[in-house]
Amino acid sequence: MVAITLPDDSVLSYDNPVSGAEIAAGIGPGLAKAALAVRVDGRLQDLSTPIDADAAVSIITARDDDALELIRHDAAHVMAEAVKELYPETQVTIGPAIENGFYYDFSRPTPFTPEDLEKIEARMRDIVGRDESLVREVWDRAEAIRFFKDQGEHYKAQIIEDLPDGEPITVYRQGDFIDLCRGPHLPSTGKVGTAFKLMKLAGAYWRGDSKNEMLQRIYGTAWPDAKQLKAYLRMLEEAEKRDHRRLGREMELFHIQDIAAGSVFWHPKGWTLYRVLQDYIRARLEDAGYIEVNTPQLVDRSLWEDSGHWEKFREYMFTAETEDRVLALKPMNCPCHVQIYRQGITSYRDLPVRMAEFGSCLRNEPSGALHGLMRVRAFTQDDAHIFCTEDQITSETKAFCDLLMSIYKDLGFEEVVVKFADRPPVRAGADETWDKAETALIEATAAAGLETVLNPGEGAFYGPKLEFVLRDAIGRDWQLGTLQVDFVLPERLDATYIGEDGQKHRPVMLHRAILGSLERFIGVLIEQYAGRLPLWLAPVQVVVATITNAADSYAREVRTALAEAGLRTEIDLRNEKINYKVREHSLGKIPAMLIVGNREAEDGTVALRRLGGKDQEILALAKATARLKEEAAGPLG
RNA sequence: GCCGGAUUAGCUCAGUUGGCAGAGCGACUGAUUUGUAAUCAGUAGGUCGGGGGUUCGAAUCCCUCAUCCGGCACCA
Repeated sequence: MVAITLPDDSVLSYDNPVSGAEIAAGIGPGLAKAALAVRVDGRLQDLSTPIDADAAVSIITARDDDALELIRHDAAHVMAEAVKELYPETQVTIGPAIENGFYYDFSRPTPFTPEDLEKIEARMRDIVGRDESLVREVWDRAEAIRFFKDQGEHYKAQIIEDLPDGEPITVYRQGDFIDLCRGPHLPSTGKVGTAFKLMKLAGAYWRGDSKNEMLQRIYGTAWPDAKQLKAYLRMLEEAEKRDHRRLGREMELFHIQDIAAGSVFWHPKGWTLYRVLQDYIRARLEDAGYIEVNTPQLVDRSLWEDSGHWEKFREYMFTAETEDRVLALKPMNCPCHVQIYRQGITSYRDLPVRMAEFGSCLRNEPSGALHGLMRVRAFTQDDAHIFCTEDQITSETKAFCDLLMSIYKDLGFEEVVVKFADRPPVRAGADETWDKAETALIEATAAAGLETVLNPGEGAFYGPKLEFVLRDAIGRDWQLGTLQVDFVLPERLDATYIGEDGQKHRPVMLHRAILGSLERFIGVLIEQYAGRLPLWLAPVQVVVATITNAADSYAREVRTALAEAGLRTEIDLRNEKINYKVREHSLGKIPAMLIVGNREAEDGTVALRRLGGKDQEILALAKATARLKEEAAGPLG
């Protein structure tokens, strides 16, 4: 007797083990046709797998979120089958569902070409049309290894060899294609549907390790229906328009060129944005009890040897030589901050010391990592190091989280992912120290009301860290803020304080940044706003534009009034139609335009037009100026 | 760094089999004095990413380097 409880709490009883397909058929022919998989006591499984014990069962159809992952995973398998049919010499490796789609990694001596992708996609459509059944089989481990080796599928054989003992070896048959897979899968290839598209070719290391062979990865996207596929493709097109590299050019903010790969040429408008942001952060830090310092960029290698960076990051440091010394361009500020801390003697009464610097750092990033403003070789961190006692870690961390979230909110970011990266396999310091540091971080984030996602084993070698992650226009995540607990550097560079007991003690260092790098943050900021920065951040806040040259002198008066109110302005007196000027400044993402013609000049008014707005508003000059000034004040008032 | 693709005017891009290097936008000049997302006309603008090779002849074919794009790896 098997009792199956359905989501509506009704119970069906069967004399023998029953499959999901049979349950669906029992409920109705419509459901039998729509069924894709079943969830049994919370676990997703194939329709065909018999259920031999009492269970809560729900039938998954295309409408369920679970279906999407199945469709994508199956699309990956269909792609593998297509590749094997077209290029039998190819070895298949792994092919999971991912956000928005799927990929499959292949090993093949000759590279795939974009034309191959078209052929593969066409063959995938054939396979979907064939509607091959996906049949699950449990195999004997040794037999499975032998089978895949005979097939020349050495990667698959290796995967099986590395599976833990006792793990059942399941394979899925679809047509003549047999793939090792944990499942579950859809009942047949036809259920994948036709709303998929192969997107791009990429290299990817076997098992994610750069010491291994590089495989060829094909990425695809798949959706339940054509409408959703189309919407996704349209979203990608829109995202492209928000790309900070494109907007940076269109808005005349910055450029990057070959002669200085990985460094930014900031143009006047971009540099204005940079300074506004920096001034804002400076004010917030001052308010939060930080002191600001500035430290050398060229520092003798001995300091980096003492700090441990020379050993670990030597190849990513730029060096310079003078006479008989080797200097490094600083890749980070912390060792220098310790030098300032060490001047004189610090009492426990002085702690915490919150030492901030807009530190210009240089790192020789691998060429393939460079990406617009997001990943550069020369950047400025809004860095600070908090020297404190162990007891102060929790309160300092909480205060930092509060400050960071408040700043992100001011800058327009409400959705922040906070990752907690705990101890890595190779690390410095005793386990008890790590226990203490990790606990302190978790308690502090909870106290700050933040939820964290565990990022296992990804902490720095000297301590656990919090990573504050924002997402760019195309859905890529970028780590911006960070907080890292460090027990090691104070030891290595001999930082001390005198405790209540009159004895020397080691302070703890909290490495922390909010924006991360000014460069990267501005990149994310541009994409977040699609270039339409709020008034207080916009490099040019108002453009005064004339309708005819007869209004020129009045326009100059208007501009002067705005400038006296502290607004960043430009004036457009060109002999062009107002349509032309409006279009051009709109494309330049200028938040406000004051348009003046003969009427305004006579009345002492201005026509205020907001970026993207359809209407204009006629206001007395003084009123318009006062209003814009108020709006431009920003979060600091 | 690795895999794949790309590099032609300031920008976006076309350029057939190896046979005179093109368009649109922008810039400049002139006309126009204009009422809320492109006024008209004209002019200028090129080491076809750099270097090497094959060829009577190379933007086009080969080699090499650089940079960029998409991933992967890395990210103190």
